Amino acid sequence: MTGPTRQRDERERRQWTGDERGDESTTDEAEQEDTGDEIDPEEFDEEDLVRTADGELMHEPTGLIVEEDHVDRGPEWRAFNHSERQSKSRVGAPVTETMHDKGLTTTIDWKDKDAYGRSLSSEKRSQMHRLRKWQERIRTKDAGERNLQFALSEIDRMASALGVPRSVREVASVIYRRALKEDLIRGRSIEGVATATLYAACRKEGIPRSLEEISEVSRVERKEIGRTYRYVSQELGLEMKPVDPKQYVPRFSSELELSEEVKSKANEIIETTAEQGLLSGKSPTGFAAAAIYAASLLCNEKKTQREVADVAQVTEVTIRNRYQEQIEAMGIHG
DNA sequence: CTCTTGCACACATAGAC
DNA sequence: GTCTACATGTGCAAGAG
Repeated sequence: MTGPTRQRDERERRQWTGDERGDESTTDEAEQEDTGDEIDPEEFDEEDLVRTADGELMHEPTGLIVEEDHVDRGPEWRAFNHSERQSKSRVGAPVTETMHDKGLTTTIDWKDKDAYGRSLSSEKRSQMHRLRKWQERIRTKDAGERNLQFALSEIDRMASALGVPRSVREVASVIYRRALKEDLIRGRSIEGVATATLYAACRKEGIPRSLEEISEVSRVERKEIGRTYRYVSQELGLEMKPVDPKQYVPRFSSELELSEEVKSKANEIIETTAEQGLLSGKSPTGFAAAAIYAASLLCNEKKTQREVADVAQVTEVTIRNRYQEQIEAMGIHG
């Protein structure tokens, strides 16, 4: 080691930490302005511009909104004490988009009092009790439905991006429904669980995608997917078998444009070395990558470690280590 | 130059405690 | 919870072709 200094923090980590998922810090203060689209009204002929009923400036021929006026300047009245505020205010509870009813539902109070603060008769009390129960049921059922709907659309989106068959999406949504039923989502992000179930479904269907590949189409980082996956598969007793490295061989090989000969050679290497226990505890992708690399050398279709590492999304180091072990176990020399 | 090999160290995870 | 062992990843240096 001759390096005098060791700069460990220069490692570049692209983590968009401020992504929108699970952002609970939204303030309920009125958003004062929206500097979103900047369309210059000068670009249009003034006679084509009309003011709509909503106060937006619209370009008539195209229907393009040139200027929106949605600045909230607050109440147009001023109030100086509580009673003035009470009498002048025309507004109710703030609305939110995060609930299907925008938070405008009437809720039934838990107190057994009427609007004047009087106690209710026992008959009314039990009626209220029933109503309350049903309201809660309907509300939570609805929330669950929306949760499911969002999760399923995410699964669909990611599955398309990965190019996995429909059967995988079916399996993923079945697993997700089970997770939802078992209340495993609580305390976890919907996206996280959705991604984890997709990962599990890929493995179950025998067309595994690595955590790395999955995380590329998900908004959830690899670590969390892995964590959530382990939790879900344990809780649901999914009994996942370890991934067979051979399942990666066809895909990686064709990406590298390798012949059938190399594929079968790689499979042979995997089988033989796995029998000798070399696979235990190793990453299946790395194992497959090393076998493919070795096979490519043996068949005179040499790919570099770098090339194989790229498609398998492991590092050259891992390929080196596995490959050394494999050729030793196979009794092949260089 | 590229590719391979080897090494030290950082980091994550699983299992023991 | 912490500690430890292990695998993988990063970064570097040096040799081969």
